[in-house]
Amino acid sequence: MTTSPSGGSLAGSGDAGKKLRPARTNATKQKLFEASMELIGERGAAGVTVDEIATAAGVSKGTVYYNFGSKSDLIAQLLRHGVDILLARLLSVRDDSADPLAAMEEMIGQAMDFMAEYPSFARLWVSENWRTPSEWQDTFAELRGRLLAVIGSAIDSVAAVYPVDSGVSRGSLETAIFGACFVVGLDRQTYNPERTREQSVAAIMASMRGYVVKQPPAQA
Amino acid sequence: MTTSPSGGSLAGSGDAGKKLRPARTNATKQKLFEASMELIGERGAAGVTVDEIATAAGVSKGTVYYNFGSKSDLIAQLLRHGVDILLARLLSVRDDSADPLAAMEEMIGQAMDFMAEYPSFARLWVSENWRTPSEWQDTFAELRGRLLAVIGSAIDSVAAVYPVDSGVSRGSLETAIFGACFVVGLDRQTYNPERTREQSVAAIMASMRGYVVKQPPAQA
DNA sequence: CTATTTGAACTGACTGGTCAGTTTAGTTAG
DNA sequence: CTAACTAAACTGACCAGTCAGTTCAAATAG
Repeated sequence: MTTSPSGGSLAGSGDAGKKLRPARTNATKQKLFEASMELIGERGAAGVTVDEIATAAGVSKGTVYYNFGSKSDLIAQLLRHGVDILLARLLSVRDDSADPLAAMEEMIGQAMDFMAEYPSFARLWVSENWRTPSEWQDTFAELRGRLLAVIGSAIDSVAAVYPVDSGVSRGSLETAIFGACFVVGLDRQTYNPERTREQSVAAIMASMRGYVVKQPPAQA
Repeated sequence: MTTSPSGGSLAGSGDAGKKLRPARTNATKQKLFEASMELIGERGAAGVTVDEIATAAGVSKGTVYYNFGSKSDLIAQLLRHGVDILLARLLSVRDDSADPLAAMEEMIGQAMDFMAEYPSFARLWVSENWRTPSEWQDTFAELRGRLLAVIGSAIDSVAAVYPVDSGVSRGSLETAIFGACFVVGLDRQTYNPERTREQSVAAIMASMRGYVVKQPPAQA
């Protein structure tokens, strides 16, 4: 029985100076994350073998099981890792001043950048997110909640400043925007590479602009 | 050597009177469609075995290979079958008179109903749609095009009557709405069953209402 | 009306191969 | 010394696709 670390993601949080303890860098985990993100994004979690992942990461199969307890764990940690990155980007948008609509637009832009940079993560997410009895059900529920909370609070900021359409529930709007980010980002990657970042952001922002009220829509 | 049919979907097109020729009904194919839609929607194409599909359909494994040439073919035909149903519903919305925005809203409502009725198809779609070298790449491209065309023409109808935001490209908007339909529908099924059809439609329609212009968006 | 034939539809055991996960003995580097 | 990692062999399960054989309803023959 190998004494594996198998723990959380590659935090390396409070280990500044010492240089030795945290077992070198987490370069191996990082490489495994990158390799599996790529492969799993392309062919799905079930379509990729542990051997392939190990080879792609330039590492032996045993190392995968040393660093992660199982294929399933690897994927769960991969999901957390990706969401951590996305969350960091979304939270980098400082709401403090200015127009909350502009903040929203910047957040969507950050999301589009993320999708462009980590399309494989986006594919993994949409591939596995809605499976009903899934090994990662709880992981997804938690991560989804964390992401939606950020979007939700951005929507709240808008609703606090602008008059909004009360017929649109915040929850549904969150979901629609969140989902649109993934789908528009992926579609751009797969089917419409000529589409610009701005076009994509504008299309998603349309729902925010429709959320803030104008005069009642002109009874045709 | 069995002379297998393996052909297109369960058409039975022009064989009205004669009663005998078209080899009974296509009951078997239909049952296989239903069973595989369910299973594949839950666990993904790679996660389901042909044996399972056969058993769930109350049929032997050989029958699957008799009716379809391979697991891959089965899934390709399954995709076509589902899209045919969805397309039929979208096209059932008659555009002829009235407000194109109302037509749009009804189309989105139809899409939500479809997602509620065939959540497994929706899961299959989002699971496999954006995989890069996929066996069904061409199938997806074709079907996606057909669906987007319908949505696109509905958007055009709106743009023909209302003044719209020219900063939003039709293509991106199509994609955003199309994607939002799937994602909102699936999310409702998986995470928010309490959400009503109307809430979901309203959230998606927000993007259309943001697409038609009001006074230029209030330079904050 | 009965007997025989045909062939499409279907069956399920079997094959060849794959894969997750384990184990072990050894290597490297801090 | 020890944590991290390697390389390779192995197990036990699982699975896509095949194929020789069965069933039965309709067509044909007598």
